[in-house]
Amino acid sequence: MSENSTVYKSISNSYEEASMELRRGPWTLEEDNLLIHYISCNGEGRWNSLAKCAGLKRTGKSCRLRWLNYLKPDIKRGNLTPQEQLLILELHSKWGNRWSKIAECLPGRTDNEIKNYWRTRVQKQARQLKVDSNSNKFLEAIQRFWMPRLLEKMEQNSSVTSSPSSMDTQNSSPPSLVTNPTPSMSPVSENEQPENSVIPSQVCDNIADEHSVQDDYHVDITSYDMSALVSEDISMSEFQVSEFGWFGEDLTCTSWNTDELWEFRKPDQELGL
DNA sequence: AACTTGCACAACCGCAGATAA
DNA sequence: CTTATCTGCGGTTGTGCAAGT
Repeated sequence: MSENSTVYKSISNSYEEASMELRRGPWTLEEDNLLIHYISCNGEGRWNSLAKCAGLKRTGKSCRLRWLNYLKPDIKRGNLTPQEQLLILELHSKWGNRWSKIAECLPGRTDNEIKNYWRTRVQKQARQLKVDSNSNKFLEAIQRFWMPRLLEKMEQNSSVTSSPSSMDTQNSSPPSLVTNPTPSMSPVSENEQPENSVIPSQVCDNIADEHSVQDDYHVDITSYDMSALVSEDISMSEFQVSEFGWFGEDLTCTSWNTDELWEFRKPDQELGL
């Protein structure tokens, strides 16, 4: 990428504005280094003065965004794992487009990344299904088709990561997603943790370790018969996420098992899925 | 090989709330 | 109390790349 072609000055017709010469567009390696070095010495915050003191011809906003979304050391790169996707789907159903709040529950993931994921992957599915991504119908499709597939992939991954060739040497046992939940270890704060969440806390624990797996985690639900959703004699009240979690039952107790999970796949199977 | 299209993601913009003066 | 500035959030846009034609 040519710097000259991508970094451009803001439109400026006056000498005064030209003298400010604020840079926009993609960050250069040099700018990144300046920002990293300055923050490592002085800490983050006070972004406007930081931008000036660091010698960056950027707005404070731009510096903050660059740091939080890209340069911060604990930022996780790579595909979202099924666990993370599952968590996003649930939390979005609960909190809506509160990306920063959702991001708090996914260590190392930024609100921007989650927002992008939602727009590019989730909304794409909704478009292809010709339903509104905020509709109950789409929510139900996620619950009944998408999430079981993600859980399936999680199970596959857990068997892969437990193999001798696994990179996961810290935890030699399979990520016990369903057998030994440890609620107290959930990264979600006590105050913020979704009530009756069906997402096992162990899943949350494993999220931080899963990003080494760069497999194809995309799940496509558009091949499923959406008409089944409207014809099914299943009340939406069964799926009131805010009340009973994803699978329509009271999961106040976070101790859940595989059988319970797949029990809710039966309607799909009856539909010939 | 050239062109088009769609996707993924980085970055920007506008707004609102918080804080300082 | 009022005003100005800063900060954070969510929505949107721009760009590079890959796949398809």
